[in-house]
Amino acid sequence: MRVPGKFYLSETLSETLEEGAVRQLANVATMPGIVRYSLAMPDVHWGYGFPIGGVAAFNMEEGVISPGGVGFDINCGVRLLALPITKDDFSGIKGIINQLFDTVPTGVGNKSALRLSEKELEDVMTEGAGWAVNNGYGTKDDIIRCEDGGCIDGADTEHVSRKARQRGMPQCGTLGSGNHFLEIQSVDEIFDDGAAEKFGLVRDQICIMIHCGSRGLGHQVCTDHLKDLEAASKKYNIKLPDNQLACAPLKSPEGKAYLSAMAASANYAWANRQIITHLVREVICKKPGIEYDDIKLIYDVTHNVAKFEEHIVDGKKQTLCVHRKGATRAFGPGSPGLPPELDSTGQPVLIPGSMGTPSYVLKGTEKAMECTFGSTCHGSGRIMSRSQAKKSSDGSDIKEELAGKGIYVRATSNKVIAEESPQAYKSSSEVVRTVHNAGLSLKVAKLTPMGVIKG
DNA sequence: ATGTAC
Repeated sequence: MRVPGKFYLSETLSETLEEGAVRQLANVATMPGIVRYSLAMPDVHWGYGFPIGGVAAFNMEEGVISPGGVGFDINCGVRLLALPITKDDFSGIKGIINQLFDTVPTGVGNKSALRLSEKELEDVMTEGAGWAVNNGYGTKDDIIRCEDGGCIDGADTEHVSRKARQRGMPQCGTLGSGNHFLEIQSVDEIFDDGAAEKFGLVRDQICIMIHCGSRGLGHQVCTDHLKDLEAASKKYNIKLPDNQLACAPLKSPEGKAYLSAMAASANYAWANRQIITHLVREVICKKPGIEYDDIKLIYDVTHNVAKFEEHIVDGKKQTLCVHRKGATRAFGPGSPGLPPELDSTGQPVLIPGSMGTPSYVLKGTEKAMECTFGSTCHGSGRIMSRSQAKKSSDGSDIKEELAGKGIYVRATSNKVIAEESPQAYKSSSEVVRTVHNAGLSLKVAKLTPMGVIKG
């Protein structure tokens, strides 16, 4: 190991820590150019090469880029919309969830009503959420409330294969499957009145959370470039304890090729969440008294990406390539790139719960800038494999149990409900409590689910 | 996560 590994855990969460995830954190610490430490957030679990819930930063001189440090779902992320109504003025949750389910394409391999041409896909990959807004799928304000303005620099579509494009063309504006969801929630508790007001949240407000990523396109980009970077690791004589850590120097053509395709995929994911937002607005503004523009984007975060950022290392400002895989940026007050109105508050951090459990809004901190390259957790973290979860339930029992709590679940199959059982995940509240107590991000509001759409 | 397999 070139640097130490560091875990942020509570006593309860340390009991769920997998040996495989510890091993992976140690493996990452052996990689060239890694700076300070290999980090694990409290929702850490075993993943492909790097652990999910891991953060690793690499210097520009010897550092590397690794697809395993980003994940297969490039720019998997979360966005939160706020409606201009509270729980008291809101009824018919079942009907609205059903309408949303019929409007937002959901599930593995499902296709969008919007068919992008090859040229449009190029523009989506270059312009991100901005493409969607400029083509009528949103408002100018939406862009300001996206991390990086919903577009990462450096996208080069030359490095996105034909196969990846073909998978991506019919899928822009679709939700996907697995842990991805669309949820109607209410603001149940406010912990920080000042920050909540700045973000645009009030108690009992109705919100909609969207959790999804780059679908088949990002997955294909990851698959394609992993193969190239496995060869590059050998070419550049990088000794790795695990082939899944395939990487290339940041300065190498192979490394740059992946970075440019990763940026293109990230931009596609931002356009995807933006188009879904448009579909949601169209359904919701059928309700009397709600206009399209009244549905505000609170924020949009990515939790699977590598980015060039400036951080202080040994008292000096340095550009680093920060890999966040299942980890959320949590920039503190005064950090670059925040919307002007949130400069004094810090970045909104969105932490989705597992199905039927609360989600949280937090704010980024100075402590995160000092300790974790401005990063925090991303969610609940799986503790039971999909096959284990399917053995313990057929899904219908979970659906009923949640209905008993007043949560209406609509899914493409009972199988996905079984796989996504709350029991298969760590507690989002415990994960959030841990990052809050560590000061990596501070609680602003708690969101309780009312209706859930699952792919 | 994923045209759940190449």
